[in-house]
Amino acid sequence: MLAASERLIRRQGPDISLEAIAIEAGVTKPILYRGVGDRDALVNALAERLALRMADHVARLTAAALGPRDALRRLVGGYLDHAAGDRNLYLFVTAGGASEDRVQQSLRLADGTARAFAEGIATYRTARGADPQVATIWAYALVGALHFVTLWWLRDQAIDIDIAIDQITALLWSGVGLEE
Amino acid sequence: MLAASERLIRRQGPDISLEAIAIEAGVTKPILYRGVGDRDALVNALAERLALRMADHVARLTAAALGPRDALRRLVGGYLDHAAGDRNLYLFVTAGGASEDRVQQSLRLADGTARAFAEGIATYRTARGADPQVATIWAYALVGALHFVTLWWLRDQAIDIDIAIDQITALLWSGVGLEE
DNA sequence: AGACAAATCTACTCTGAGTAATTTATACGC
DNA sequence: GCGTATAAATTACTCAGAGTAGATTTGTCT
Repeated sequence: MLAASERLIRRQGPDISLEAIAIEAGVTKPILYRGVGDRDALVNALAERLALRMADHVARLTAAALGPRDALRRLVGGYLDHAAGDRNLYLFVTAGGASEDRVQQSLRLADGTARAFAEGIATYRTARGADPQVATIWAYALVGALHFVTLWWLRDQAIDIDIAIDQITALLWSGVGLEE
Repeated sequence: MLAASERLIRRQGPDISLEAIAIEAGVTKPILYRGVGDRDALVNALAERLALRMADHVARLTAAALGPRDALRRLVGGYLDHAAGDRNLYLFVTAGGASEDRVQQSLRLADGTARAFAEGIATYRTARGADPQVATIWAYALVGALHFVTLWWLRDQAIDIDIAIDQITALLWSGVGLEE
């Protein structure tokens, strides 16, 4: 069922009814509801799957990195790539309108990806004698930055994606500060 | 009407029907529709107002800053403060479920705030002989980071807000990099 | 085969967005 | 002052989609 949902969302876009998904899955609505729960539960389940795939994708890329800055660049590129490449599903899980809790709604995908990123940050900082306490909040900030840049790029495509990746990497690596 | 919308959203939370808003405004639904357009238009209008207020709030704070890093810290604090202080409205405009376009939906508030931030970044960089081209994309990244941290903090309240502000400021100012 | 249990499907309710059709108020000519 | 045309607002509707209750089928055990 989740696979069918993904298939249909990829094909038809993120505005999709549960009825349509049920049909695509070859079942009827009550079966779908019994299987995955309500709409929120579906979005959560798909968010979790997508987060896993993205984390995996990014992990594979960073494994071959030449150093931490290169790893960050690969992370940024991998995130943008994957999100843009699976645009409809990405929008479904990040902007999936539901009720539950508006906050939770926005953080569904972020929770998954941030957890993975936080680990990387903590490891990196611990290895260099820096305080790893900031890992979690930094991971959310990181994901937020990537998410908004992704949306902005998806909408405007104002600049070449490789340039965007370089610029965001520069920001995240060195910050906005030019002094001190 | 917009003022009535804000009043009701603040009181009742972000899950609100246009009918309820119309009643609060003392008019009937068609009048509301004629006045502000459909739901998307309402969210857009409120997003614009909120973006202005937030930009104003932040500008007022940064005007008294002791230097660029302090300005950044005031920006971060001002954003978190204002968003948390107007939580329901903030959630309404940032996670306001509608159709139009899922991307646009998520960037409504961001467009307003990012514009203001981009100006500040461009000015700062130009004054120091750095390329201001990155201003726009950095502004979106900045807003994204602030947004997600805000949501995360609103949900978990895992740490003291002043510590969160310090940690985010540190990230945005100096980046995650510890070498080079 | 017959009766009961479990799974499934059809058909429903309910809520809220958006709009059409009806009513009420206002302005103008006489 | 009265009748008519026009503008405005109100009521009452359609439509879509979420979620579910009740009818129906399918299977199983004796």
